[in-house]
Amino acid sequence: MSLELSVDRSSPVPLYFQLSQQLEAAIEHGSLTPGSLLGNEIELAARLGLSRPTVRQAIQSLVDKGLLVRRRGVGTQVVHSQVKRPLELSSLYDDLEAAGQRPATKVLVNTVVPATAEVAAALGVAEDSDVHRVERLRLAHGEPMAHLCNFIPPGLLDLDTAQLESTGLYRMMRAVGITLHSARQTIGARGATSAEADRLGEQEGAPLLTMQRVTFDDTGRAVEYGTHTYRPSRYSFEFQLLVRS
Amino acid sequence: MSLELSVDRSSPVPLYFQLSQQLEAAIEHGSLTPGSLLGNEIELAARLGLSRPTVRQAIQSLVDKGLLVRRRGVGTQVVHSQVKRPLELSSLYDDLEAAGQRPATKVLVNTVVPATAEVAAALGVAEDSDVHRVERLRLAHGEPMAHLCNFIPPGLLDLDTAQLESTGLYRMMRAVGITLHSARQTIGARGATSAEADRLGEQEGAPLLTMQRVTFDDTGRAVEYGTHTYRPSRYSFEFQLLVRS
DNA sequence: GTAGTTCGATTGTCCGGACATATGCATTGA
DNA sequence: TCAATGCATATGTCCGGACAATCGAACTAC
Repeated sequence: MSLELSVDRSSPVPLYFQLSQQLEAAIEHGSLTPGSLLGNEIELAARLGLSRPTVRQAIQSLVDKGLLVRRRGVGTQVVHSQVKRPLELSSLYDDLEAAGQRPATKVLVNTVVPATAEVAAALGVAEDSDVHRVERLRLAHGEPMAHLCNFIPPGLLDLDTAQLESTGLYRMMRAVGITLHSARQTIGARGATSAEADRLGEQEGAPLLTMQRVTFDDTGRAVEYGTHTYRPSRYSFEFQLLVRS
Repeated sequence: MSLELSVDRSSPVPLYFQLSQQLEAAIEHGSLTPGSLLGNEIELAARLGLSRPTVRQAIQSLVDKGLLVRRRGVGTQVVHSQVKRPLELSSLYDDLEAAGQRPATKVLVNTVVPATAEVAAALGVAEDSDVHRVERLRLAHGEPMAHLCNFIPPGLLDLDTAQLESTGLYRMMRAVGITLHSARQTIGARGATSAEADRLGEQEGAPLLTMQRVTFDDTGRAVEYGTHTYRPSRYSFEFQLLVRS
């Protein structure tokens, strides 16, 4: 096999990261076929001129991603799963763009309102304190796909309407240095009310997919609370869950 | 603060794991309050008579779980998120039991059938090869909640009908040594067909929540493919997603 | 007073080694 | 023939140390 691996010690990117990226690329590319052994850590370390802990750190990161499996006494092998994409905190905008749908957004509401009890509880702010309220209609190919209603704590973001129409909320957050960390989601379904049906071009009572989400950044602070409704004929949630032992 | 920490070197459970569990318990219990610093690693290691790598391994596992945040030059602090439960590959049976609902199951179908193209693709077996087909109705408080249709590759499991009615599919898998690893899910919604409406006690056209799932074990082998429909008034999906950088 | 600098504190990365433990296979014994 | 034993192999755990990178605050200079 051999598999050309090398690290650049003069690079500022960590050695274990260089290695894990090369291994991941090899798996993605097919140089490392599913089920194949990876060769033992000691020898791999020797071949690359690295220490075993460094090699282990690289391998461990791929194990966490679900690409590799280690078995004591056996070795490390590539998992032969059909799906390789890791789970992600998905953004509707990115999802659509990745599917080549060229999403469009229409901002319906962009104001500051006092927080209701529900919003205050979700965002962890005082009731009746000011929060941003943004309501958007997301379209693909001119057809409405989803209605998005979001609440954002004040001071985090400059909620420019033009920017909201040209990109997604998550991207705007990342752009100002907020690193998203986790989200608590609830997905359900119900029949459309007359107002919802009107907005999305469906009939009253038609099945709608609903999602509520609170998103947290890496300090545990809630940065967004949203209530979304989707047309199930146009969108469904697709994701991969990894079991955490 | 001090926070009584100790490790038992004679125990077979790894030191880093003992430490991480104690820290997690302290966070859960409230001894470590959100936002509080954890004290530097060096001193913590010295106090416990451990090496720094061991302490770091314990801390890292909690960072991965989303309970702690490390910042260079600052320290490690407890994330002050409202929600602490990690994401999990949820089993409907366990979900219901955790909610104190005492789930009941009625097995409608339990046979072996040739795999359709769809099933074969999901499970990674040959088309028309034998697979188990299990159809179940899950009830809570005597009311139907969901209709579960599952396909399982042959030879994995002894699909005893009585056992299927008294516990969940995931538990049966774990019981025979299968370690679940990840799952690919699709969640959507649609109107109930007349047969579905009949089964679940809804009206035709009523909104239903649908889920399709392929579950993989730690070797990447598909162990189950399921198509489920839920009554949205009785059940919704609730879970936490962690962003993987 | 304000901006830039220095410095201490803390985590990030990396090394080299040691011993424990589980696995699979070959060998041995009944 | 088949089961028990032993051994090589590989990962799991743990140690102690070294230096780098980053953050925040105190300090200094203008």
